[in-house]
Amino acid sequence: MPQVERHVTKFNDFLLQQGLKPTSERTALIREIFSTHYHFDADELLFKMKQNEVKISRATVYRTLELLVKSGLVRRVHLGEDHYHYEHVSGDSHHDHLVCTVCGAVIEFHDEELERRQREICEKKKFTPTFHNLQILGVCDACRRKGQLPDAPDRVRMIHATKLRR
Amino acid sequence: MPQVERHVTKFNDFLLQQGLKPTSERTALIREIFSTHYHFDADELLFKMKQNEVKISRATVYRTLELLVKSGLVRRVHLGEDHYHYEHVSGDSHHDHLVCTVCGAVIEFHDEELERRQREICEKKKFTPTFHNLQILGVCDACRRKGQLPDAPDRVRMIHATKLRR
DNA sequence: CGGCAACTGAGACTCAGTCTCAACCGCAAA
DNA sequence: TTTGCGGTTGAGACTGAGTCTCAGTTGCCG
Ligand SMILES: [Mn+2]
Ligand SMILES: [Mn+2]
Ligand SMILES: [Zn+2]
Ligand SMILES: [Zn+2]
Repeated sequence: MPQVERHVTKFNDFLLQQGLKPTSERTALIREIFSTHYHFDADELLFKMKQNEVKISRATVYRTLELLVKSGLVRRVHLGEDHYHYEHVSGDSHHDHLVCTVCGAVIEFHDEELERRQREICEKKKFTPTFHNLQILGVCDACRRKGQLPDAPDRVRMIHATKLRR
Repeated sequence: MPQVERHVTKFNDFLLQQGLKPTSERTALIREIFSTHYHFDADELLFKMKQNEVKISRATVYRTLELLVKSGLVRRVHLGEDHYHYEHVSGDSHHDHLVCTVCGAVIEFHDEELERRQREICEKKKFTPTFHNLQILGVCDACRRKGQLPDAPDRVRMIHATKLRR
């Protein structure tokens, strides 16, 4: 998929324009991110890189993620867990998330009625919104069919790909 | 306000019924929580206790908060920061939060239309919701009037009462 | 060639939260 | 009254995610 390369190019442009350098580590990271993941966390990414070939330090992973966010190619999101996740920024815009607490699946949605209603609420409260953050936790269709039960709602623990701890 | 004592009693009942003990530490904590705070975090509470008279360890604060959550008197919530907050559970039920990223004010709201729309979305996606989590970040009326600008939306840092670091 | 700015990995550090452990009640049976 | 025994506590070790520092590396430009 040449999509990946388009992202590499866009990131390189961003870097150059900032006086920064398109290093092999940065390129490897963005390639990994845009060829596979969609919602992922830093540790997952670090693990994937280790799996591949490339040895990249935690520091560089975090530093590159920060750059990717600044460049607008990637967004940092909360998914109801106690660490951050990241997602691709597709041309389309804001969306919220349904998160399955059994299998970890993430379903995106954008609903204009919901957005509109939020704006109304803010107006009523004389509140100037800049940003919002909605996760609906529950059980996805597949897991429900299998009769899986969700975890306790206030102690959600999502299932991730196995990770290599430091 | 005898409200506080009603909560103390309810918590004691819960403890006894669980074979646990209404110790002075636990009572002091619940008194502090229900006489002052509404949304607060563990560190804030620890600090307040220090300010008062009582010396209570961090471990006990966290342990007691867990018990309070189990007892149903207190709820653990996300407010868009990277640590938990807690709030009183008033007889009324679920609500969401507007959080001012300038002054840290928290405005609660419950909107049935919003809730209904979320249920509709889940239905459409064949998703069984158990819980959701919505924070709208922005600037409250007071701060807007003062012309305060919000922080970058993805790096929110709320203002808290000064805290005594460990 | 030398300088210089950006870059990197290792690992120290932070912060919130959890866990362990030894000392400490307070009550009830012996 | 002594002993035993759960439950409780504080100190501090530990964890996990994330940040920061620093010394060594790289690549470019004069
Ligand atoms: Mn998403
Ligand atoms: Mn609230
Ligand atoms: Zn699922
Ligand atoms: Zn405000």
